Amino acid sequence: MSDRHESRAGAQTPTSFDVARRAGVSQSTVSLVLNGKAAGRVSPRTQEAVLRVARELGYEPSMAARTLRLGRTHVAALIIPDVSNPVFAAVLQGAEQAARLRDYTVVQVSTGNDSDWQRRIVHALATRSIDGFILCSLDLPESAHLELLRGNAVIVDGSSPEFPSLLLDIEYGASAAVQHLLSLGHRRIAHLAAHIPEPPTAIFCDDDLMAAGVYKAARKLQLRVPADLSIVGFCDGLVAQLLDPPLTTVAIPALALGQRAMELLLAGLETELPPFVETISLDFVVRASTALPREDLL
Amino acid sequence: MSDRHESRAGAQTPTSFDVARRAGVSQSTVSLVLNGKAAGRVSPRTQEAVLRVARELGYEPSMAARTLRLGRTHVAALIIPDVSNPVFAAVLQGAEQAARLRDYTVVQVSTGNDSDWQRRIVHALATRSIDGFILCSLDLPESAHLELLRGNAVIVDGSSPEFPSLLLDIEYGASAAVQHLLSLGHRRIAHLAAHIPEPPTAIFCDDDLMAAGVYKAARKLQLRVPADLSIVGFCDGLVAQLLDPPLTTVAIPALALGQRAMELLLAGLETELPPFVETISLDFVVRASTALPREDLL
DNA sequence: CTGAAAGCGCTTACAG
DNA sequence: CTGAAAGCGCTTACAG
Repeated sequence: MSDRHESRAGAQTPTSFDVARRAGVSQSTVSLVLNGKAAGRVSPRTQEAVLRVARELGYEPSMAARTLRLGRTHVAALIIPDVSNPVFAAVLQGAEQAARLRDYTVVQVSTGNDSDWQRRIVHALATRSIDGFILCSLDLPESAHLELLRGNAVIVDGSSPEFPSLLLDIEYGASAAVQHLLSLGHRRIAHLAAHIPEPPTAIFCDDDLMAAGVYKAARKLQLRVPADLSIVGFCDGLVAQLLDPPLTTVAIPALALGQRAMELLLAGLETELPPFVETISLDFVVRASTALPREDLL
Repeated sequence: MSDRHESRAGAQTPTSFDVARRAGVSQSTVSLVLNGKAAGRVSPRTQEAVLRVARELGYEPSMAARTLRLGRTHVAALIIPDVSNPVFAAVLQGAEQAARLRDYTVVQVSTGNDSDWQRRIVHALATRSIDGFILCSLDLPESAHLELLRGNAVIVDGSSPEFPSLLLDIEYGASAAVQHLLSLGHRRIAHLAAHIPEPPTAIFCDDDLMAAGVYKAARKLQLRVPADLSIVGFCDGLVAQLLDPPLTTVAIPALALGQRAMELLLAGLETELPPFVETISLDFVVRASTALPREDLL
């Protein structure tokens, strides 16, 4: 059957066969060279020729053919609740770094207002469009999907009895922050949105961005940071260092988190990993937004 | 060669061949039935049987195989500068509606801080991972990429001599807004961020969200909307109607825009469309945030 | 109404 | 060092 699919005249993209013919070698040789498996199997001269022709023709291998042959798309998805939170950008970056080492591509998908995201990822898996998922700060998969997802998903910021999970040690981070403030001598510490009867000498925010808001409010109230008010954040994103003075904060190791999650995911795709929960400890980063409380305020 | 690729024992997903065997029919019949091309070609009894077995087995066709055979992924990408702007969510929704009719899936990609996005989409095209792109509110493709992108991209909110383009008639929208305010009797109209010597009786904002900010500021200054201050927005997103009073605004027909762009893209994938610029007119929606100016302020 | 077969573009064991 | 061939899982003309 010779039904060639030229979607439109001319646009024909070259195949490895075209490269082979023009370089005067076989298709196998082209594949070997382009996949870096030619070492000691193809002469340097031939390798060069193949590479040159491939470039001349602008050859790129067909993902579909590669996927069909290999049984893997080499695409992993990072699923997050909300793109606007910069911590996820860092997780993505880490995931991409780890993915690149294994020749994987990462796509970021925000569940946003899509309540049906679980069904969508299960479908992507069933049609073999995506090899695996990192579920970041999301609800755990419903039991109906467990079977299909098993071995193809990793949980970040959560703990599941079904999947490899990375659990943030929030408690530790929070207590480190409080300890720090207590050791400086603070006794009236506000946890953001938690009411305390007297005006605080220190505020512990659940997020760096909230802390930024507190900076602004403090400025308006003519309070100096940290002289009049100590502030501690949570996350250690870019803002933390941009604030003036730089923010003391609990650091979420987002980059490392993304890397680790991707490593586990890709490892699990090869040999199924038993589920386990790995606790990720948070660092406490002391910068200039915390100091001794003013004596007259004690 | 019998190198079957069972990524992991057990996980074996069923193929159309499995469905065929179990239903006691051929692979062709399965394909016909599952693609809705069985009308008058396969007996109802057989159709039912195939459908039932497919469901039992949880069969989903392999995207890679389908793509390889068809020469199309049936995936289109909506490229936007920034996910946080809700107008793009509406464009996406429109694009998805139009895509569904033609059996296409839409992926949303934010260029965010990725300066290399053009190269990435060209690569996706070259590897035949994605069939086409809608470039929304972005810089036009560099000339180096024109050749490859031709016939596979549509521009939204811009005009290009190389691609089908949908251009928003911003001027018309703005002048409609100003006319409206003038006809109400306003003479001191502020365009947001444009300084005017005296306090305005009306403000025309470039975006509904800015308008929301003006509402807040007005409230703080004890100015009533619209009695003391008329406000006009731009976009007509969800907020416009949620504001109190509901916002008079220039409406970007985001849903229709997404639909139209996808229609053009998919049509162009079949038969190359010549480039052209289609001007999209904006509606002006009068709600309750504009009224006659207070006489004492004139 | 149904099936056998070709071919999409790759990768990789195998043979030389 | 290199090539011929099989097969991944589909869809679709073609033959009956």
